[in-house]
Amino acid sequence: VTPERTVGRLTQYRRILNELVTEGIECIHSHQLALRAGATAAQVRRDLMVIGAAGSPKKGYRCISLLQNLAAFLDPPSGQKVALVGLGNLGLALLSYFRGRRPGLEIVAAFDTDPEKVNAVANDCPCHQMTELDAVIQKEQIRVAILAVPASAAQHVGDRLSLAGIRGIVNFAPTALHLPPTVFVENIDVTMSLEKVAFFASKKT
Amino acid sequence: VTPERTVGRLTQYRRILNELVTEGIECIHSHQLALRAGATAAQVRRDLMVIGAAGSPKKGYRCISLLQNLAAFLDPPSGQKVALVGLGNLGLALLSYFRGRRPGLEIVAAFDTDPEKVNAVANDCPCHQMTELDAVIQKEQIRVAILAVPASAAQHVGDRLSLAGIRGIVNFAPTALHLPPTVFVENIDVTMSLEKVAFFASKKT
DNA sequence: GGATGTGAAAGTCTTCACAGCG
DNA sequence: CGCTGTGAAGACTTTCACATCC
Repeated sequence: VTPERTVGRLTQYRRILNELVTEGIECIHSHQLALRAGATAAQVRRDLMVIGAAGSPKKGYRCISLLQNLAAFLDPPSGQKVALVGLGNLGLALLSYFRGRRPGLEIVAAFDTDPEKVNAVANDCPCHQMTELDAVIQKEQIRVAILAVPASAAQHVGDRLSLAGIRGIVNFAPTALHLPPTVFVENIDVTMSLEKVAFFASKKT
Repeated sequence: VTPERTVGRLTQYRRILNELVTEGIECIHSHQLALRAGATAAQVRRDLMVIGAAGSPKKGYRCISLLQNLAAFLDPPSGQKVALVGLGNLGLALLSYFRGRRPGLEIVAAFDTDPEKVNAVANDCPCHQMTELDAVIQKEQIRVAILAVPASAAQHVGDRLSLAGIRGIVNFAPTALHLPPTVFVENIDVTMSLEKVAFFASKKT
């Protein structure tokens, strides 16, 4: 029962802490972390509470032990494999974006209907045809999927992913997915975001 | 003082209503709209309240008049022009994704540092060099920008956009932007979303 | 009867404020 | 003294529930 927002911020903190460590910084105060993460100091402390991290009033939090706490909390014991469905412009961009970004959370299989893409290897990742979706996911024990297909296909593919054993989906298609509650869905709707920004931009002076 | 979440959902309703109209459907009930949008009926009705839409218990809401209400509420009188900064894989994918998607909200200018991309035209959109950023934005009266540059450059570019008169930014860089409150910022952090999904996926049975 | 419109309740998330400690 | 850890208050969102109307 960990709040969703908190989990999101914790991943941000981890990213920032990794930067800090490479910069050679050992300790950090909540308000410094907050500044970098775009949050408040109280928010940071409360978030860190849920992972049981301890800081000292004197020096703040030790970066390295915080990273250990975060990893223990966020990461499953063994790494997570990710499947990517849809190798259009967006899918390809995501593939290259995630390549080598986070060890332990890698895209290990891609799927597309286009025969030209199938059996090719893009960014070290093999592309299969859609008919193999279930087989590959089950053989590789993949639990997380990125859905980058047209809206018209999203529900159908989502159903298949769910049946194949997928437990979490990042959905880029601008459609609501109706899936059993055993699947966690995060929607990224870039059109919605752009329209939202356009709306609030027009309200600003 | 309209809630941010509501604005986001209103844009979804509009998308759905457009589909319905092309399907030839004239009226719709709140629970039907809710189903398509992945919300609840009460939520839909409350959202529609803020735009002053009226439905009848008999037939629900008339799609066409709802669309008119939505446009009157969401859209500024004249269209919004959008600038895209960063033509890497992601930037290019976004450019092709948005092409012709929404009249009145178009990407009219792109910017990149890569000399090979500058002065080219991708998807009907001219690419300028970064030095022209301020001039083009001011001449074209652009108010909204999409930031698709590496995290290391995001703050710098954000500052320039803000100074050039941009009032809303969709930020794809995994960094918090520190900008004056005259600029509305929406962050889309795909790494965060993927990690969030991986976390909750590993908690599901 | 079944849907809308909406005040009020419930829930969720963030911020405040302060005790306690180094 | 300034920062951490955290109960309590506050702000924001969603859901409930019901009067009202076709």
